[in-house]
Amino acid sequence: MARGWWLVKSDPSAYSWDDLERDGSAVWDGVRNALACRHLAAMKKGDLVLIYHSQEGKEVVGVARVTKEARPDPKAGDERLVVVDLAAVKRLARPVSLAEIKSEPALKGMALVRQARLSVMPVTQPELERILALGKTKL
DNA sequence: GCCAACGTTGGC
DNA sequence: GCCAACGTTGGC
Repeated sequence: MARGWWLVKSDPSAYSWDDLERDGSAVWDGVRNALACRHLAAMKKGDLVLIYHSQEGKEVVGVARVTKEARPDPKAGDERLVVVDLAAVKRLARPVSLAEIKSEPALKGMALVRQARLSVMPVTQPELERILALGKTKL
């Protein structure tokens, strides 16, 4: 069961929820920011991960699960750059937009709102559950 | 397309 | 070790 809850961003023109759903699971790579990498490294198998579309959409679109924990990116010669595997769990019945998150008192403290450029961040279980509720989705 | 925020790099 | 210059992200 999930003991950690996260949100990751992806620019859908590069890799979208549809792509993840089609592929079933994906190696989540390309994270360069040091803090974001530390968050990736802290993910545990079974943790739930909200997938957010940056640039186009600006909304949470689905939920994934960590299926393989962090290891060094085989394609990057840098030990600090890590990857995890994420598997699609469920598309939100209704995407939850950034504007909506900002307007929710319970959610506007999220790193998504406060640190716009961070691409991997922890969320609390209540925050994740609130987003699922707004997205009319039960796991 | 612009630009604010912020991380990184490199000269001193 | 400071900080200016530069690069990148991502919302608007």
